[in-house]
Amino acid sequence: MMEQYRKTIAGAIAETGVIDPAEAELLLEFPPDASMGDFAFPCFTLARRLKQPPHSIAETLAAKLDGVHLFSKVTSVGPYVNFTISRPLLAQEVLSSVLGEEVEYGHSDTGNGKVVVIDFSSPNIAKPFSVGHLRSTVIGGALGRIYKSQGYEVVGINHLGDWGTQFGKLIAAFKRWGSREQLRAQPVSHLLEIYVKFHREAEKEPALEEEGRLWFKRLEEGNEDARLLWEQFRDLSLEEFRRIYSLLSVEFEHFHGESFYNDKLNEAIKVLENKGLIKESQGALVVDLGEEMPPCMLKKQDGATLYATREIAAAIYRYGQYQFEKMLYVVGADQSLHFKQVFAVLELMGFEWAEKCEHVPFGLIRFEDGKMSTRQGKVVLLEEVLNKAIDLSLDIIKQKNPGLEQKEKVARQIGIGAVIFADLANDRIKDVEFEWEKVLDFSGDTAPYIQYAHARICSILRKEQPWEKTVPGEIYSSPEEERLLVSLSRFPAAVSRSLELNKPSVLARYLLDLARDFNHFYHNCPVLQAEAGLRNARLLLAMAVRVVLARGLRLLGIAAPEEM
RNA sequence: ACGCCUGUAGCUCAGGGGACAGAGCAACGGACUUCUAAUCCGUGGGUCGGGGGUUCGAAUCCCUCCAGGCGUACCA
Repeated sequence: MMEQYRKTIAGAIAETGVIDPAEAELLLEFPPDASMGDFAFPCFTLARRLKQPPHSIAETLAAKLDGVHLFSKVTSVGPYVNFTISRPLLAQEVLSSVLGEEVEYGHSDTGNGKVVVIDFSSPNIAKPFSVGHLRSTVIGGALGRIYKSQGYEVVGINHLGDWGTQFGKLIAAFKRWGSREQLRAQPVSHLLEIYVKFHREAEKEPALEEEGRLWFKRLEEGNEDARLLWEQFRDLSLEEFRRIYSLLSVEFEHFHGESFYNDKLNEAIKVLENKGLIKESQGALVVDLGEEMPPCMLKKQDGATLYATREIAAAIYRYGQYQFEKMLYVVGADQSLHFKQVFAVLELMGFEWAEKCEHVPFGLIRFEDGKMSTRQGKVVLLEEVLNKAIDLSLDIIKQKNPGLEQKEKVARQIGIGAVIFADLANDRIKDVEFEWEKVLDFSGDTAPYIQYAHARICSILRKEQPWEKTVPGEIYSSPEEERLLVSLSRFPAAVSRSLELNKPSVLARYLLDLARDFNHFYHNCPVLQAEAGLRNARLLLAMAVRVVLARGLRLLGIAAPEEM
């Protein structure tokens, strides 16, 4: 919708003859202060080309464009031309697109049904689901919903870490110290316990490492003893993971872990051999990747495969299945080199689709005293974080809204929402330090802030129904109302930019701004107390905000309770 | 040693080459007989890590240095 305004401005400016509409549109920006207008055009580029001072160009343009019916005001301020969209028009368009029923506001069909594969979450079997895995899970989940909203077909794949040397170690550890009863009672924590013990003991007794590698070798060769243990570890872990995914309302199209590709590895290696890309180095099989990168290892000296081998086979399999337009790997930034190598190998193999693969990296979650480490048992369990957040929400509800029904359900929505949002709101590339106080702070820039604004709107709407649905364009006059209309109009852009950058944080920030705008409105513009016409207009505006907040939160995987 | 990422208010962070750099937390002072105070209003707080450069214009782009993080073939 805002496109129309941009195009009009760009077209008019292009009439100067020294700039084409597309370039003019690119130069368009937002004024620093809303009171200055909704769009701004800086005249520096034109000044250079026309060899005239920018302020006089701005004056000329403003004079020429003032009067175009779309705008209520076109003014020049120094070197800028500022455009203010006609308020009645803006109100009409924004409210009817948000509240209209033909197209969901913020959705589009630009994806045109093309497939986007998203590889995300991917926790390791037999290890606890820590807050570290939360990032991949919520970022991947949010991106999936955002892509779907833009008309893509999304295939979410949970590339479970269910294969590799670590399982040899785990089997070795279980053989030595494992207990069947404890495994049944507390599967993941028992496995973690012996895994930690293994690494502690291995420092004193290096032969243990060798034993672990041997067990993985046996596992890959189909040793039944190893296989049975592994299956048990896997099944018990999945049970725990599914519980967490349901709390987070994250869904996957496939749970194809690394082991899924076992029978596809040899074929991939054969293709590489046929192309003469594999060479032997110190008893291992590697693909040479030139000067910039270390070689990519496919088989160890003992013939066992590696992470990268399975990754390559997986990519080939997935392209065969989906002919994806794009494949995103939502995996920590510490694996950047790994993906560079994998993509480079795919390219060497001659797959033109290698360029459709993209690593979507994110920073680590760390403690004050350093990185999390499963091996050292230094982890915070996600379930513990979620439960604490839920408990705290419940306490706050009991204190602030004792009459609320379904307290537990709402507490879950708020607590979990807060945890998800805390992880989504900042640029994913940054490392985050895990601090309990921050995770459990529900004021300020948090999900509860947005949810609260939403609940307040619902509360108003509950008290006044029905009202006139006609959009009363003329009636909005306060800066708070104007601000809200403009903010609402920017929702589709926030969603598409989130997609473009693969950054849910863009949408998260937008929602904070919108909620803030609403709170300003709430405190300055009485709705139910206003005279009839204005009351209807404000109800309609509030309803539109409610729709956008709920829809935006939904895209992030966060619930929008009607009361809290 | 090399490569990638990060450095903005006391703390956590926003800032699509543009107009006086913005929020939240914390601190202090205000606003609940009025649509839910998980809110709002106000105050203080900045050599945008340092130094060069490109540009009419740089927190933003380039170079360099400093600090921190991560990575650098038989883990994932």
